[in-house]
Amino acid sequence: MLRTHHCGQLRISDINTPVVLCGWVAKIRDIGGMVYIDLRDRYGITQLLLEEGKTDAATLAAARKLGREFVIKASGLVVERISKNDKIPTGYIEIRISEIEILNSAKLPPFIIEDKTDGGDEIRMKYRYLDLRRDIVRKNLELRHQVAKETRNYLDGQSFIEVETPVLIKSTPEGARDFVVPSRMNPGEFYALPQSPQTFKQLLMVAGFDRYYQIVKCFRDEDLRADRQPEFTQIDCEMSFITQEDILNMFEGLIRHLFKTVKKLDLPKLPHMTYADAMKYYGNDKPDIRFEMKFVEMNDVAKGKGFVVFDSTELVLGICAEGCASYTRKQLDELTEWMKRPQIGAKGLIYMRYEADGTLKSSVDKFYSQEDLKSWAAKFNAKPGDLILVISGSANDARKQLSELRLEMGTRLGLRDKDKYSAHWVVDFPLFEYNEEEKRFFAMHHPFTSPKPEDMEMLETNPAAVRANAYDLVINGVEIGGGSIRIFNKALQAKMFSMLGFSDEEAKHQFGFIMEAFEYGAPPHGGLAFGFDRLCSLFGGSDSIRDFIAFPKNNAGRDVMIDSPSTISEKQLDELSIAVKEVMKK
RNA sequence: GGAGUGGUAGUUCAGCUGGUUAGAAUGCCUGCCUGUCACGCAGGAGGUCGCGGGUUCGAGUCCCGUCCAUUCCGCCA
Repeated sequence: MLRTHHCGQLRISDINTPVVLCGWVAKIRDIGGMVYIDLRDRYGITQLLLEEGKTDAATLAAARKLGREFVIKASGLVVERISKNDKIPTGYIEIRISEIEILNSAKLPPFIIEDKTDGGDEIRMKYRYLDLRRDIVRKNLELRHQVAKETRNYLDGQSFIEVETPVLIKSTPEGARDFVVPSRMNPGEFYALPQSPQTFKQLLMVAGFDRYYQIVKCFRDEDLRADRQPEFTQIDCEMSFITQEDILNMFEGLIRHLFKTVKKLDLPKLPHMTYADAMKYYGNDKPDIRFEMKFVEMNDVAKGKGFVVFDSTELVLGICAEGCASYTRKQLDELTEWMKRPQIGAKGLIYMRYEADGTLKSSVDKFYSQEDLKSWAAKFNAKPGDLILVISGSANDARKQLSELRLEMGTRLGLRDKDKYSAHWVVDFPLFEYNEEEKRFFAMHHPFTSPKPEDMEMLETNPAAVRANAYDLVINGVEIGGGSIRIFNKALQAKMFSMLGFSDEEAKHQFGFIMEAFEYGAPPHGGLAFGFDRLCSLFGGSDSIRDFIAFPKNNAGRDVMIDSPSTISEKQLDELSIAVKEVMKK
């Protein structure tokens, strides 16, 4: 070992110990007769001291020539500081240096490697290995490590075993686009990278591994967001001989364990909300219930008064923003414009102020009497000082738009505190989702999800109404995970594929292996997967999962550090029997 | 595929209705400084205003195109 201690270790009790430290020069403060060096490693910062008259002149001269981020080995004696620093754990001591060895010099870094950096995202991503030297970035990865470790602790304690599943698998057209890998040995054929280990974990259930998990990379070739990366990590789990309640309890246990060990928080029992209620009251299948502000349907009080916008529409829907009657006309206009942005696409926004003096003022006073508006207020149990915001349109549009407004008002009113957590299950998702473009049903979750037994009879007659044994875990308006009780019967699985528009042949080509496995004694099973990156970012109080991934990709799917993806040589292409379209060649 | 925002010194940014030699902070370099820890003080270097075209007597500024970054919509079983 080159060093005797690390840079976060030494305390006042170590005084007079000879030590050797290694690390990076974070900063040099040369105040004339004395030179202070902040030496940094993963564990912290220790101050090195060199003093004219006391330190060997050659060593002092060498120290003055050090630059930022030089890698050095420093030998000396631990001494008590005369001026102490309460801000860092090593602030009561310093190392009186007798010798400095430069292990490596360093170019001046393009941004300052401190908590308060001057570097923007772009340059920090390009030099991510420098960014990772920063305390706050490194701490995010330490948090990630801790979440992974506690996940394994909990699941191991529940007799789960971690099994690795293959990364080179088979492309399936359902769901997200696959990343595809050409096979040299099988010209013209391709592997796909897994969007999830779904079929493999089900096969593990058939194999009798009744409690499986895996912290596993998954891949989806879709457009990215702050919370979506092309490769991401899931905590993937599956159990046999269980009911939906068993699954929810087991993994509620995991989440509570993680909150307890990582955040030191006791999470209350997670409420269950049906998908139907989530849509009805929040317009959203992953509602943020840190605050109420539930939707109220207003058709009965808003229609039939001559206001043609409301009269001619499917749904009039409102929320009540408590204490917002003081919003000025300007603020309301601004809010209306916000709703009209193309991302939301509302046609307009109607408001009603419940003034402090009890009068009701709306933007549609022409059509509604005080008496009418009172009936509005009554619907919301509104009090003087409240503001009611109303949207109308098709049921789908109105819910979606008002959901955005609800979140925005929640943010503006400070009701979405990052340190407050509200977790719940959303259950009873629909089995199918109708796609207008393709004029057919798609599986809302995935094609292995089982229908609710009591809805089974509607499978033929009214597929849209069939509910699934599917569930999502939502925390603070973020979908953290989801899963389902699976189909384990070949006939039903075949039926599902046919409902989804697969011919028998297509189903066999793509999923024949799992259908066959179901004929060899498949146990009842189900499971779920958590978005590990999202969980970490939630614990870390960030909206972006990139902060919690060591080497993330940008929003175009590029790694700007290694500059990938990149072209490959003609030779490689030849070996893979691949021709790149002429127009794409550079 | 669509919409918004941004691109000016190593870095983070300012730069008005187009008008001398494009600024600040920080970082860097030099000198001074024996208790600093956002050290201080004095001085200095540092710019293809993303790229291409256009309008104009004149473009960092206006217009068109393009590239890059970022956020959102679509998409993401």
